[in-house]
Amino acid sequence: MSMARARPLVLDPGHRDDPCSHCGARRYSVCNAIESKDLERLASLATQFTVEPGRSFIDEGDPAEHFFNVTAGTAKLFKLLPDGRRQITGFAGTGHFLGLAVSSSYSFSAEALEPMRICRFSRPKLKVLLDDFPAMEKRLLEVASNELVAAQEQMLLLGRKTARERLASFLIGRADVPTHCLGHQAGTAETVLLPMTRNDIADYLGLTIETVSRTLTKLKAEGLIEIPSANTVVIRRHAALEGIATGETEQH
Amino acid sequence: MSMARARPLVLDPGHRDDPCSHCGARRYSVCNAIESKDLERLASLATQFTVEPGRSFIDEGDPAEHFFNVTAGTAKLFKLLPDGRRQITGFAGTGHFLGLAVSSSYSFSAEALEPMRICRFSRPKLKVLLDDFPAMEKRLLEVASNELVAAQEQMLLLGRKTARERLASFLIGRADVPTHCLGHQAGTAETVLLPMTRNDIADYLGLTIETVSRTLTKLKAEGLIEIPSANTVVIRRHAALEGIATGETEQH
DNA sequence: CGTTGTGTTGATATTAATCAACAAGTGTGG
DNA sequence: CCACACTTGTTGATTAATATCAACACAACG
Repeated sequence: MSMARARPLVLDPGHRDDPCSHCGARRYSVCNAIESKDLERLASLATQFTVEPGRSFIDEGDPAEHFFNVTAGTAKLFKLLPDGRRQITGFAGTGHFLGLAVSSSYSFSAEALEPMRICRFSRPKLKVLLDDFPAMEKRLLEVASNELVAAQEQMLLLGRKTARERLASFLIGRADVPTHCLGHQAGTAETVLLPMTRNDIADYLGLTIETVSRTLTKLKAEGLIEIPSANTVVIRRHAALEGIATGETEQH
Repeated sequence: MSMARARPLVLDPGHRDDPCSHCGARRYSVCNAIESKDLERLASLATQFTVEPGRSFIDEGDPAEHFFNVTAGTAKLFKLLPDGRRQITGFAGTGHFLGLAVSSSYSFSAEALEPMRICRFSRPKLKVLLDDFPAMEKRLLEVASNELVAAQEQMLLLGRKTARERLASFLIGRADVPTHCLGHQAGTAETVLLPMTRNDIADYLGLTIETVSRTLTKLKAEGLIEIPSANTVVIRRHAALEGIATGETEQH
């Protein structure tokens, strides 16, 4: 049930022609089809800035004036209810695009989990950009399509999976993330580093922090995972955990 | 919290130059920017077919060979877990695009709720189409962006709203649908016709049929809605219902 | 050191699920 | 036309999963 993953796209005016040491992808390029001579132009339209952990750079309801591309670090994306209930709709790492929506105001908030570097375009400039680089538009459509698939998978999780299945899905999903593209360092595919708190995990999975904690403890007691530190999980029995995640395994 | 709604786009080879009597939108046109002379070409790439209620025309896991555009009727889109648990991720009405994803297989299933007319392109032909009509690609990006916003709103509902809030959100959302674009006839903005069963509503809202039934009964008892027939709901106090839907109103 | 934020664990409450019965509507065939 | 099965929806009684309330452990930090 793993989904196709988009190659990360990075707009990073500060690191032109500095290819990623892991996957060889050339930073600064939105799309392979864009000629390097055009990158100059691309950079001239963008502004880069940094965000400290805990700082938000998009606020739900604010006028949607910019379009963002994450260059480094990770952010949590969330929506709030008036009484403070929160749903984290996703985590945006390197290469992630934010603020595509047609609406005149942002429909979610974004807050940095780690120090971030972000590339920003004003909406009008994005429009110019897309008109000039149809290949970029093609790529954005691909990206949006993939995000839609992920969103539907998350709806299945939130609407129909048990707490146990949600945690298993979360860990499997995190383990599958190509770690060389994340802002933080992760070990093997079996070692999952969690830059977010239990509270964030709970709000992402539609649970409480207590249920997250208890469920992780139980998975550990069953020998499926290890928890060497609060923000590190080692997957011991990947297949078994995946079976739980996909609902193939009956509940205990 | 109502979102921007995309103008319906209809690819309907059988009804060229037959504008929608309500909103004036010209059928057969994917995008206003496409010249009518191009429509001929567009139609030549598409195949049209019908689907009876209860029949599925997309099956999760099957090779994703086609791209669809709903011309008439409504479908439910859903994902299944191995033990039969189901999550309906949305309902696709007239103008809706299906099967955009990059993946080689469909990530969801689609089944007709009402008699449907559907326009179909093979993937390679869609590619040709998008290369020839960049305006269509632009439109698809808009559509996908809007769907992503809707998906995030649904995540908030599934992860953090109470049964009462979910039903209120569902009814308000249905009432706001531009009924002149749906395949079925709806009365005023306050009269909501539900082409789906209680089971479908439950699977869409992450609840059981019993909870859906009980919650609707309670809303009726409180004078917020009327239920003249099982698939008709009249909204009596729209503002109050909306207050519940958005979480502004405290629970009873 | 105290303070604060984060995470764990236990006891209890609550929401919604499950199990169960029945009512109403629909279609079929005799 | 009616008996029948079958589907859909409602309502009630009980259970179960997760939330809530509460206490405490631990680490980071001034």
